[in-house]
Amino acid sequence: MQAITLKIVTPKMTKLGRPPDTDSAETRGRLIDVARRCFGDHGYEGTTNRMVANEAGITTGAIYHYFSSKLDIFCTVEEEAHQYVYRRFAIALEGQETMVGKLEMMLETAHALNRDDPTLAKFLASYRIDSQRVPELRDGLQARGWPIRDRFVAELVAAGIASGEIGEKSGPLIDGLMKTLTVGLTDAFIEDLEGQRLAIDGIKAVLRDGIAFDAQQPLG
Amino acid sequence: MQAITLKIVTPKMTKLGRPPDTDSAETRGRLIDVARRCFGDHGYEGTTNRMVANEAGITTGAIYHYFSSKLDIFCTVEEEAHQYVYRRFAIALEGQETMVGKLEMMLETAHALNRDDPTLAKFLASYRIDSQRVPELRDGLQARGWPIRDRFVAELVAAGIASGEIGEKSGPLIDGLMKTLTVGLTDAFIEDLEGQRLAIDGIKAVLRDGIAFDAQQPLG
Amino acid sequence: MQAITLKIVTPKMTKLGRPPDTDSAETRGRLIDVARRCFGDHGYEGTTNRMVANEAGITTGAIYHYFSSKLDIFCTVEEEAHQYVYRRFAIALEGQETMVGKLEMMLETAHALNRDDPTLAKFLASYRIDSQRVPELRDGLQARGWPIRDRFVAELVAAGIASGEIGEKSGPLIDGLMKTLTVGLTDAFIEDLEGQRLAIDGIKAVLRDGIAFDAQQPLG
Amino acid sequence: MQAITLKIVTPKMTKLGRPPDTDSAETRGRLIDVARRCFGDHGYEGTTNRMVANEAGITTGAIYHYFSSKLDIFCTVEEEAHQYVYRRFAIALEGQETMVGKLEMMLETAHALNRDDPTLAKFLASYRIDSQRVPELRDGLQARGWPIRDRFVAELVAAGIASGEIGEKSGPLIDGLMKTLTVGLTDAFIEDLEGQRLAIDGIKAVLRDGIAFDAQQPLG
DNA sequence: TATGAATGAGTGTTCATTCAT
DNA sequence: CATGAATGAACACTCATTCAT
Repeated sequence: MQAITLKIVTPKMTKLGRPPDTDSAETRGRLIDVARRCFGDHGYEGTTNRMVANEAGITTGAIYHYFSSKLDIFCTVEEEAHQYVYRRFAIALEGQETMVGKLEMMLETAHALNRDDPTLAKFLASYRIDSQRVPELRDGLQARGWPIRDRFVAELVAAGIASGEIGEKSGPLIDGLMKTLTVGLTDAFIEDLEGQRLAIDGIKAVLRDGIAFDAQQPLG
Repeated sequence: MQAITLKIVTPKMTKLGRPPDTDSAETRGRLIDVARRCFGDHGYEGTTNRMVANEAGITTGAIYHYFSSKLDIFCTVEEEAHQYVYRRFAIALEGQETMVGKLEMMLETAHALNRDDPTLAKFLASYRIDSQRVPELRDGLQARGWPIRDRFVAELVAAGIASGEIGEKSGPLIDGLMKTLTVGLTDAFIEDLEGQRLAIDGIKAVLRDGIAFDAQQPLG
Repeated sequence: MQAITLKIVTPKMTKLGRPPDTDSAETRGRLIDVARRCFGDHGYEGTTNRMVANEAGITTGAIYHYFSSKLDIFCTVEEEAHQYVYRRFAIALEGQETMVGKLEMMLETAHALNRDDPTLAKFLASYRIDSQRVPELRDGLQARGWPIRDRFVAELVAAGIASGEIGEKSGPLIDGLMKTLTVGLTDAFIEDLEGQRLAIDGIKAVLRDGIAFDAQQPLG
Repeated sequence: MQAITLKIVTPKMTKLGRPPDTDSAETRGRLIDVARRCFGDHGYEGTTNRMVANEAGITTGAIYHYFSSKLDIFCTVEEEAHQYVYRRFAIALEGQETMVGKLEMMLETAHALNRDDPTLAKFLASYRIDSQRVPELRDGLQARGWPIRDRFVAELVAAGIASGEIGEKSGPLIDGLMKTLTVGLTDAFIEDLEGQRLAIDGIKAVLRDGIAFDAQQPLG
């Protein structure tokens, strides 16, 4: 997709030694930010080039200076979003050895991401839907397989088995549970940070002691 | 320089007027079924009248014999879907007194629904996204509130508190957990029945004994 | 989902075929009346078969039992309307010998027609526009030439010349004046019976004595 | 039985993107001119965007670069037309003090307008009908009242009473007469400049001396 | 006679994209 | 770099008309 975009390096003589396209980069960045929000709010099809252009303060034609197509914008946003999320998760899980530790860090990281930039979580939720729905995206993104968090989930389950926290046979069950939790936490609490906070606390408690963590009577 | 394309135009043999042995109710039902699948697969905006019409074996104009607009089709599908799901949940939870019992029935019912008609779950997932995304739907469906399952979740938490299965203060936490699970189970396993099966089993185990249900070593 | 939906075949109570005690001629007449009003109110293109059918209490399909096409309805309405108007004018002018007498009867007849059935005047105004505008009507009605009143105007002018009320050379001028008056009285006072009454009185006075019929000072 | 039609599809050689040497204002102006003629000839509903676009040498989509809707085109045309007519009438009546003077100038101005640009008169006649007929226009043009000429008619009658040319009580009668004449002259002589000329001469004569201005015998 | 299911051509409108400037 | 005039294919929807029942 990027293959065709030729970067013609016009030797700007005005600013010596400075990157010639500082403004350009800023515009491009703004475009990406706006696009992330739009895609998150209205989906791929519901987002129009004009919408993005207007909110970024340029015209639709100018978009094609930075991206080769609407699809290209989407892919770029997705690329950046997933890389950012990946780094955050990687850093967060770095020091954790136990499965439970990793897991809790994962949930907290998801929440922190959501707090830092809600548009990101909203985009990712949108992305999961649209990458299956929209033909263009199905074709254009198929390779990328499935998002980052799946990788972490797998890593996490492996750690649990290795450390004896869970039995070997339970791997697939825990894997399913993790998927449910991570996706559920994203999709069920879009723009509801407080709800997400409570949910995470509930999940943590249950994971430790089962649902009756607080029971006044023994579980039937 | 003038490329000339020859198009073989086979004159359509379909006749005007009422086709023989058509059953109005049957056609309408087919339309709804097709629409549910289309909306689930491609979303509201990604679904075109032509798509639905073609798959139902009629023309776009004929749609308007049964529905006043695309929005009307969507609302009808939604109405039927939610009513059906509601009944299924209501029946399933009828005999259950304990929170855990209700909860497990809920998960199993969700799974059973998914098995019986995968298009239904897919539509409902689509619905949740589109009813927030698409302006038409935001306006046209104003605040049917959030679907049925939320009601059941609330009922369930109340039962848990009443029976002492959970402490009173834990209500909101459990509520959050439930939302996470129900939404997660729907969204994370679209068209993955087997995965959902495993996830449910994992959830059940964890709910009873915590994540270390199967641990060979005590939880760190 | 549809798997469970039981199709209760409620025996259709709607009666196909000929309903008892319908009078074909009566229906046809109602159709024409409704059509006249619709065409008058909304014009040829703005009037839909469904509109006419609904207001006449039948379905669009049934229309084609009485008329071969929308154009046919219009032509029928036009035919009847013009014939009716023609008869009224003919009767009214019968006894009048002088041009002025004929003229005044013409104006009064126009007014009387308007009072008796406002839809008629409205249709005729509509007709003049649409018969020039709408391609179908241009082609389908061309032969009919231009309405009745023109004929009377010509007759009237001839009478005036014959009786010496006006000079021979003034024929074309009077002809133009008459056209202006008759058309103006129709188009300028659609649904304004009172206004038309005043206008006619004004016209009559002016025709007798010039515009200064009531002057307190001699005309400059 | 299977007739096969061969269609020679000559690939369109028109290019995308901005055509060379286009002048935005010029195109917009052309669009308005074309639209005025179309609306005048075929009415609001009978005029299609495609018609206007084709005659203006662009595509239907391009129309929306200049106008937000078909209604917007119509309103723009109407606005311009009425303003132009208003100015012409205002200038023409400027120096006239007597009612008769004003009146004659009015008739002559109407005629001059018709000669200068017949499409204008035709549009205005169309406008009067359509603004009452077409729901869109009824709503979209709400009560611009009735056009300019009514204002002038009122002004004229007032002048006549003030100057003693007519009696005070005759005001409403003259008002009605004027309406009849102005509307009649427009509607009865669309595309018949010569007829209109004669009619105006007839009207002028009658206004001075009554219909028998030329009589060889006294009026009965 | 009348119904109502269905067609097919057409309408206004939107939108990603192109390209001269 | 950016604008904005323009395209062309698509879309939801309407409507006169047809015809089995």
